[in-house]
Amino acid sequence: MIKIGNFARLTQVSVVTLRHYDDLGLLKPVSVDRESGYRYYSVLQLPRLNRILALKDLGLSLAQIEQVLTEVLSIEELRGMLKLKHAEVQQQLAEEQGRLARIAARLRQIELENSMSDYDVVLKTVPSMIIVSQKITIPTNDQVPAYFDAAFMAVHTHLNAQGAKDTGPSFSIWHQAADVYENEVVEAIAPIDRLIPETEQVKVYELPEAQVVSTIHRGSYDNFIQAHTALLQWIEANGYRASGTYREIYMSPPGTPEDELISEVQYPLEKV
Amino acid sequence: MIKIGNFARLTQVSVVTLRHYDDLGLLKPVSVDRESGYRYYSVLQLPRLNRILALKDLGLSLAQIEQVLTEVLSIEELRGMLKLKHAEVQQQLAEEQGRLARIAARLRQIELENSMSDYDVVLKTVPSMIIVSQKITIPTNDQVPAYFDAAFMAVHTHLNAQGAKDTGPSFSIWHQAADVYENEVVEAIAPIDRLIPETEQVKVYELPEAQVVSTIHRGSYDNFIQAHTALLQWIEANGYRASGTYREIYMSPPGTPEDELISEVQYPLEKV
DNA sequence: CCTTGACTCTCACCTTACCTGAGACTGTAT
DNA sequence: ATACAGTCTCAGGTAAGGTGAGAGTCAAGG
Repeated sequence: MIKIGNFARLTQVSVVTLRHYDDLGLLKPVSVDRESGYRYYSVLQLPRLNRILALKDLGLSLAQIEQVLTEVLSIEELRGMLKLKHAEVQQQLAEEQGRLARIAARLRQIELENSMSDYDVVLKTVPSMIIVSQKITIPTNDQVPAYFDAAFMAVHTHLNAQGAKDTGPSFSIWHQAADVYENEVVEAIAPIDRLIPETEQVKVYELPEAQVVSTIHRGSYDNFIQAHTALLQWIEANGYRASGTYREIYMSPPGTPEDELISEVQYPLEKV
Repeated sequence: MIKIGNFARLTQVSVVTLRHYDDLGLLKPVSVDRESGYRYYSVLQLPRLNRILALKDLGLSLAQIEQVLTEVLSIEELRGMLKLKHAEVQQQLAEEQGRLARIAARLRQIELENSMSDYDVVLKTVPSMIIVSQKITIPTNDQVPAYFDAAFMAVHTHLNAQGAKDTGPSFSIWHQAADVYENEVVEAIAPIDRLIPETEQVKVYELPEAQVVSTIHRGSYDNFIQAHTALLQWIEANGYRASGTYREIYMSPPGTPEDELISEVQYPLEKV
């Protein structure tokens, strides 16, 4: 009979952990003194403890280990669990590698600029949504405001006429790279709560869920270039490829002063 | 002013998380209704939230992020933190890779034997210890018991004569591979609590800490081969190399029946 | 036999970054 | 007026233990 402290030294497992396993019923001491409550272990329990440690190392939870040890689990089920774990760890590995790259990129950026960038790039998934969209072609850059006003007007008119409600801020999808300034093809879009009929001019469809990188731009639309640069750099640095299209989301309510405008820029991701 | 639910939809962050950040002071709503307690957010907070998410993605804790955001932290300190994180993630990556290999090995083993092995192999670190040791050379395998008895007797006699106490089970270090059966060089060892003088026959020294793989053997010493096989297979499967020496630790008290004997076999690890 | 010091016990609270549910209000649309 | 969706606070849970308090226990030396 071995007291808990000695058993702990023998096995390199902490006393607290042994007590924890006792509480969970994973490894009960062979005897407990009725009076003092002292736990007494036996070397015969070493194989069981070793199995616990081995399974824990493979990433199983203590609850799962208990299943295995009490043989509630067939060998088939164990195999399934391990296969699942294998996939899980593999996925986690990939994630960690991505994180490593992002940390390295951020570090390089700090070294270069010696400050934190104004643009924080975030990877996220935007859900699918039903939208009202008008696609337009804008001949030259200085005509953007005029064309935009008209397009969004048309979109909102249609949406109101059909009695739909918008479910978020309006946005646009640009179908060419950010450094193209002539004959730009753009959709002016409002997300809505349900499918409504469409017209020749104004289309209604469901935009699928998408993985995007996103950053927030503050201020007038003139300086969007910086946000785009930040996103494109991130995409490059993290081993993705920039697709030709992107979204701009107009967060601020109408009437906001120019220097307080908030917009979000999103690039859909393509793995390389 | 945006209510928490809409702000959540806007940012793809859960309501609960936003409340959590409020509690921590990471992202306070711009206003809170005195009466109802409703939180109201503004799009102007989007850059801050995005920064929070970006830093979180790099693996910083919320407490660290708060430091960065309140500018308690210089750019230098941030750089240091990120470098630390980088190393940390790199290490974790290596660990996960090891785990992946171990899961795969275990899976292969289950496929082959269609059952769980009796031997669970565990990676651990054994602490340094002061030992009394007698090194002997045993001519042939059948002389092991006789030589062992004599050597352990000598070791314990010395230890008692010097008034030291043992701090754990006796063990042996074998200085050749397990399949060598002639002229085996072995140390018979007892760990003790302090340095004592040594003699010509019986040496006293400190055994350094060591990384080992270990498994538990139950039953007579005759079948040790299985434990050795399990360990050597593990070592092979996980990309290490077997060094020539190993330890055998005799856990059972003297007088234990043969089939209840518990011993541990440890191989020190060498990375390849 | 007593004392000392090392062990051990239980109980409760802490860690991280949230999630879940209960019960009570609030806001908005019909 | 009423329904219903949204929001509030508060309590408790997660995984695998760690930490500390206060009390009881064991073994050895004097």
